[in-house]
Amino acid sequence: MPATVRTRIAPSPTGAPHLGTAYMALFNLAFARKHGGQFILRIEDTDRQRSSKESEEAIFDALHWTGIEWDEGPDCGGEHGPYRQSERLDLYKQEINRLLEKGHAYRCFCTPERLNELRAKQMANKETPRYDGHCLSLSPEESAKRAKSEPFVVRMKIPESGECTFTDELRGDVSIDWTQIDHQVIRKTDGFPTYHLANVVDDHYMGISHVIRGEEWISSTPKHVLLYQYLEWEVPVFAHLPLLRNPDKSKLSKRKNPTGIFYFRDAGYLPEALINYLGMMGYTLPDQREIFSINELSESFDLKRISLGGPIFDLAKLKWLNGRYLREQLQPEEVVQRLQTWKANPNFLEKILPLALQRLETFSDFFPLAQFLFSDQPEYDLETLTGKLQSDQPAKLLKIAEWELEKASPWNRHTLSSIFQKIAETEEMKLKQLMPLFFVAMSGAPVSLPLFDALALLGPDLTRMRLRSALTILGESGNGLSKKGLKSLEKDYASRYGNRID
RNA sequence: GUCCCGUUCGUCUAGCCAGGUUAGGACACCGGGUUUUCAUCCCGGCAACAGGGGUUCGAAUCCCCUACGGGACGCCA
Repeated sequence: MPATVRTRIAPSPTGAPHLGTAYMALFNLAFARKHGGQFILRIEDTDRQRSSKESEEAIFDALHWTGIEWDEGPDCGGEHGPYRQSERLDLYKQEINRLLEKGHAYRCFCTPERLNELRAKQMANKETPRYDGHCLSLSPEESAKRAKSEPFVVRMKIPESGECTFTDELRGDVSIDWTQIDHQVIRKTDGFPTYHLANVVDDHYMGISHVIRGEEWISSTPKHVLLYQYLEWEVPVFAHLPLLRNPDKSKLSKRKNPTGIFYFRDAGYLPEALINYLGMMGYTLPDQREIFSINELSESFDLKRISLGGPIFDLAKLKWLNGRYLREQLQPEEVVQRLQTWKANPNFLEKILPLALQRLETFSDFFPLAQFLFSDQPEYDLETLTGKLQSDQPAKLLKIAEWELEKASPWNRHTLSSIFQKIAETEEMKLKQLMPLFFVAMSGAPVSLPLFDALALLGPDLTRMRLRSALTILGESGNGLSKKGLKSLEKDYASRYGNRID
């Protein structure tokens, strides 16, 4: 074990903060604490198209909410900063040049078109898609000359034969043939490094001793190991944790499950219960206790106790655990406190009031009207939901809305309004015909507070869940989309609305 | 398709590394009790070592094969 244990979590600020980030963060934190080390937060914003400041802020907020604390990070600083990759470009440039000079990497001038063709051909021949080394033969002089006038990427060289063996703390030795590994791009045309390069450079300069990350990274670990060797750096310890799964065992995804950390906050879960639950996914404390805090987890934490089968995220058990926290871990006055922090506060009520005021005669009208903004999932029956719409219309419309709403950014009244306008136009319906379905799916009643404002308050996570459960209800009653129907709808959607982004 | 990883009740898991347990606990479910209802709480029940070969006196535990599941194969991370 190295003198100082340093672990990190390195989320990329694209989209909503993910439960998986909190999951990985938890074990990284516990391991660092157990060994008296440090836990670092690093923002991996090398994807210029998709990274956003809002998303970065959201990561801080979400992680703070969970109670996970980091010793160094972009917001709190530290001795190994900056902790944002977009602020470390000189460093990557320097290391890329070193690799270039040593002949461990080379410039590639191939066009995306050529690469796509190549990939398609290889796929057709049932080969593993892989760069063919086209630009490998360029002389250093020619390469340097062309670089002055042409766009290029930098790729790392990969041995032509043999295999890479590295040790995973949890699985022992893992061997992968070099022939399976692509000549990975390490510098993009825009001059930014890719994850593979940036994470190795940063982990080295930040003194990361243990790389504890998701299983999805196993197959690219040889690239990382090779980069450490090329750069003549010490290779950190790797530990690949199992991935959280959907009930169908696929990797946890927002199409099938709530995965946004904010969903759990907004749906009324306690952060300590959520974290406790994540802590029991793939892990048990030596004494098998089921209620524990981050500190308690850290005290006895042992990587070797992690079980490798991918755990299925089970909302029912999380709810049970949350209930136990409410009635066993908190004093009643604390629960009142938490309720206020959640939604029972003047700030939230003030946002609702303008929507409800015209509809009030007495105070007692208020909560029944606003009820759906406080509940996890409103209830209604099938007939109320479908209303006057025919056959598979409701399911189609809900699905289209689900896809369209993924594009809603920023999530506000205006955006939401234009999305529904667009759906109405595209479907050649009047907004008036379209809306009842959504009023019911969202609020449980055909009439309710102004929908777009209400959705803005509800947030994307709760909204998505409600759309989805409406679809489930339709499906269970035989009014859902068949597999075939869904497929043709997807195609149809792509042609009329554009590509999905989820 | 190729490569890699995995596999104990429906779900989360203990046990495996250092072979000998009636394979334990929790969620869910079912039944009973307490409670003016409901919930909580208490008691009980259901339910698993993926399959096949070895090694061994003895295999959930060690080895091999098969099956199944998952992940990766981007100028995403």
